[in-house]
Amino acid sequence: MIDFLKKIIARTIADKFGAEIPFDIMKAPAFTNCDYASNIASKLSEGEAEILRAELSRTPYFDEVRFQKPFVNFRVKMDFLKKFFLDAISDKKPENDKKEKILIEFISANPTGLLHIGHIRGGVLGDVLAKILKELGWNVIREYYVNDRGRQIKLLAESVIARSRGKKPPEDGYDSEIIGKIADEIKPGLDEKEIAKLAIGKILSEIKKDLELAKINFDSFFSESRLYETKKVDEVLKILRKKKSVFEKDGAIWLETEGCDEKDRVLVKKDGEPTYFLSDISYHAEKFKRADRLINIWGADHHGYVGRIKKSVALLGKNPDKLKVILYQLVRLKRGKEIVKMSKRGGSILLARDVLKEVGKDAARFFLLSRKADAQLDFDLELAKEKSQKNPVYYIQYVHARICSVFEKAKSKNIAMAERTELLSEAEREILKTVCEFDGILNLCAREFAPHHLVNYLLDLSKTFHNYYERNRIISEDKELSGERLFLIYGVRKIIKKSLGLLGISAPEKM
RNA sequence: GUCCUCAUAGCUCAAUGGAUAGAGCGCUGGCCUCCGGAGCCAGUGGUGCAGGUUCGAGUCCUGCUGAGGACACCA
Repeated sequence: MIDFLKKIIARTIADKFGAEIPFDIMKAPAFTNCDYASNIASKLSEGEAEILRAELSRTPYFDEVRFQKPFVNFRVKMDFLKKFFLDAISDKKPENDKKEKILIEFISANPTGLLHIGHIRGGVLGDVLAKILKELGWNVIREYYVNDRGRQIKLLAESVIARSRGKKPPEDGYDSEIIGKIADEIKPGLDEKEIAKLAIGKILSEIKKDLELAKINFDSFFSESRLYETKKVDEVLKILRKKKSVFEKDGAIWLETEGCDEKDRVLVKKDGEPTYFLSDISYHAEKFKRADRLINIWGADHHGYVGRIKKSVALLGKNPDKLKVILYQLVRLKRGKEIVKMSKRGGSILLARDVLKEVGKDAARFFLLSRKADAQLDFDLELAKEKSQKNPVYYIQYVHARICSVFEKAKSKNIAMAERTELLSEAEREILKTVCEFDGILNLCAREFAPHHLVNYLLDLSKTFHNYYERNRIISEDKELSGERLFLIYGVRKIIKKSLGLLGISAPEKM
């Protein structure tokens, strides 16, 4: 809708003034009694604005075009609104004509322990972002990068061995229930490498169970060791060594990071071992082979890596702007006012699976998605569990169930939906408009990589609907009006269901 | 110390640089002979501080204050 208005105005300006003037379209505030507004008039003289107004009035789209100081306000014709409404609720998908392929990598937690709620935040962000991008016609790959080699894997194996002998884990090692389980399972005679492999396999399969609980989907799991098996790391190192920002010092190979990081970073240690950093660079090179644009979703504690990984991507001849890193802030678990400790040393760790089992995936996903990524998130277990008006998840799902129930009723009374909007009132017009915004919201989420806009939109739509529903009977003696109202709420239900689907939250017909 | 993110109602949070800053919770008072009261309506109450850019700033820039995080030849 907004895009369409933009086109009309841009064309009119080009015709009348022979110029291109940048401008925006936004929703008009209620007091204007209009639907949309443009700030174009702030860039025109009053005379020009009047010419524009008169010209737009002659088009068949508006009931009214009004010039109000720095804005031009529009009230669109009902017919026109209906056309966009039908468009918004149609099942047609945009053509898959986007040439660029997007690889979105998220969670990528080390296979040294189970997931906690923070991982799930990154997980649902990535999962939903991927779904939204797909919905908009992008070709998307969802990938989990598995760090299955290096120091922490050695520590993992050592921890398992220590546990199996009833000893304490090594310093910086791992000690948890799952380590104990693995220790119980290992047969004597296995060497450290075999134990590591066994442990990784076991933990990864447990992580996949967590992902299933949260309904987070991946297209592939990419293992770090594959980068070594395929010599990708050697290849990348060879390219990097030719660059003047790569140098040797103290027996190690370094990347000079002037301007993008606080100090230079080691690529190959003096003992000849590549660092995780070199692995990461190689992994990005590998990803760029399979996709044109990369999205990484990292915890905010990784923000320091952004600069250096972008610099290395550039050194490999790729455009660093094609790599988008989304950082999400940490999650704090609460039970009412009490903060639940998540620290590994604290002992009582609440795992992701515990949270998911306690509150259910619908509530968990909803709360994790409801805040923008770069804000810290308080996750209240008590509130998420509450099956009452306090809990916004149910508020939205209730709209869906209510509408389903109205359609049941309509069916029993033999009242059919009519694809018309002629008898609808101002309040109903507002609902039509809100439904028409859906596409714009999806695009906003994609553009800003921020699914929380969709959550807010749903809350807004739900509020509008409940308000309307309490004041109006959908099904009445007037069959014509009932038919049109059914059409209206049919659209609302469609958008709610589609949105909840994108968020990975169920849309029950009965609650 | 250096760097990153955040700061909006009593609480948890919204607001592509736009007009009179929105929800929920809490609190006060109303609404079910009715298509689902897991709902609705009314009232209550807010942009941390100081400058700057702009026709217009919660939003952008600088400084300050406060909270969290990052600063390994770990990943």
